[in-house]
Amino acid sequence: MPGTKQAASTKLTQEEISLYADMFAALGSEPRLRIMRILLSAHPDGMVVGDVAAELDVTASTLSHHLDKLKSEQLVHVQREGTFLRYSANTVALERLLGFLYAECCTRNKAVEPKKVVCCK
Amino acid sequence: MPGTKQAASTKLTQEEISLYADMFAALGSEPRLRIMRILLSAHPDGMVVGDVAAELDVTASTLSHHLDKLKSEQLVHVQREGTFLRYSANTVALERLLGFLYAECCTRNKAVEPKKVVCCK
DNA sequence: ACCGTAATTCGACAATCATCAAAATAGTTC
DNA sequence: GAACTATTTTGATGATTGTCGAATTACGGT
Repeated sequence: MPGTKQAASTKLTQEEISLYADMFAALGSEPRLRIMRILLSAHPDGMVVGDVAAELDVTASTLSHHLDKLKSEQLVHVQREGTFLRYSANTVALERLLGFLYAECCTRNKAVEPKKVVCCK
Repeated sequence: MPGTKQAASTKLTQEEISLYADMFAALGSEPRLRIMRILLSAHPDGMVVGDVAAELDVTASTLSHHLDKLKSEQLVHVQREGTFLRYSANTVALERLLGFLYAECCTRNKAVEPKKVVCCK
């Protein structure tokens, strides 16, 4: 059965590259990377903002800005639950990002051996 | 034989997280992501700065700053060759970064299916 | 020692980012 | 609809980033 994803031979447009760069940038700050890890460990349920805040030592407004950034790069989803907002990791976006990095390193060029990434006890 | 890499159960220290965040940040700008792609496609030989510049439409000094950033996050190596400087992708660092992201998404939490990243025509 | 080429470093500037406190919005409950 | 809680938005500020041109360093050849 054929894969549903981008073929390895597909050329990336400039906009796509720019999009991936923005996603990397979103992950490229310690608080935000931490937020993503927190949300991932709560996956697929996600967490409400207050509970994320409890693990992070930032003010509510700062956290909100970070969540907003992650949201605008599509790395997270939001969903209202009464007065709460529940954020969760967007696995589709993460899959794409991971697939991109994997392709760059392992497929398009054989720079990194797949084994070293995937396997290992 | 035991793997040489971090076991899946290893807990990441705060400094490690911060380190990965910095690496993501280094990839999180369009010119730099493009530079990495260029260097990867020239892997393992790498390229001298002038040849990188030829594909990028940025001034020499801007390029130099970007390369410096990539270098300080260990994503590239430099090596002098006469008057030229040859930059190349640091596969060890990329492997670690890719391994981290893979672990976060696929191993530590089963958020993303390995198949979707690795395989696929 | 001098010249030419490669690349970096310096100095400057605008733009973006991270953060906070305070005000505003959204929703629930009474 | 008033009070309460959860969260965002606004406004402000200092810090970092991206970029450029000019000056500088590094190296090789003559």
